[in-house]
Amino acid sequence: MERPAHDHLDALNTVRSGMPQDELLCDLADLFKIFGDTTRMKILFSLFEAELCVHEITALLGMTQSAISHQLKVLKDAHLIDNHREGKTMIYFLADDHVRSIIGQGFEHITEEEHSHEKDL
Amino acid sequence: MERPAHDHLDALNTVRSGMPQDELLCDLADLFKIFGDTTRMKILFSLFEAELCVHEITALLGMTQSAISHQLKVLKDAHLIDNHREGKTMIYFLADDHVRSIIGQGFEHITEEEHSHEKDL
DNA sequence: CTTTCATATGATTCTTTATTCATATATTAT
DNA sequence: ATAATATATGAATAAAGAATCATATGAAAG
Repeated sequence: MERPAHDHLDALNTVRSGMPQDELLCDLADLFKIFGDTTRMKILFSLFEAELCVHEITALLGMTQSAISHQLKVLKDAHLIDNHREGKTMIYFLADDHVRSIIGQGFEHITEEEHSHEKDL
Repeated sequence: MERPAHDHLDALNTVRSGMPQDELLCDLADLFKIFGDTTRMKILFSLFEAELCVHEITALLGMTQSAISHQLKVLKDAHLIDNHREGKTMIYFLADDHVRSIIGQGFEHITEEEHSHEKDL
């Protein structure tokens, strides 16, 4: 029995050496998971333009205040946004410019449709 | 009743103008959703290093062949990977270098812990 | 053409997660 | 202290998604 055209052992060793730790991969997936929701994506895009209070975001997205607050918490726990109080209202803002660049990269992938494939889900 | 320190109408108008279409936001979230899973993240990292067949990926990740095939389908439907047949085996490879840069950005956010916050989920 | 090897896929199960509802907390004004 | 406003949160519900199991397809060897 001859060696297959595609040498398994070689490939596997090459790959294993470049693979990050499990925990890091998990953290990375958890980070992207946060961008993987339309509501949160809208909130982030909103905060690209201005600092906003909960009521404003609620109005912008046309959702319940509770839903927004829950998602704001998710985003804050992930350190993607932060907030400060101003009287009775809570002002939320982007915590980090990584957010812009991460979303920017995704945006490029979506828009630069070199393949012109119409999202065939 | 005076204007609040935080002018709502102004902010809302600024934001609305910069907000992409709903469908685009949805596509963007859908893209990130795909990166938001440890198994898929591992598959992508594997393919960073080499083209691999299903059996190899299965061995690398220590999961069932079925689970891997299902996730490969998800990745392929999103045009993040592609494949070609080689005899009986299917070789998978990255479809696009955007994948590297998107993951790269996320990686930076995770590793550059300027905040030194230990993932307090 | 039957068997074997490699991969794909449909259906089901189990888990995760987004939203809602009701209620709690916090700040300011009366 | 009470009321009003702004936001947060716990519990429940519903929907999405990942892994499993059994089975199907597809290529090649005998």
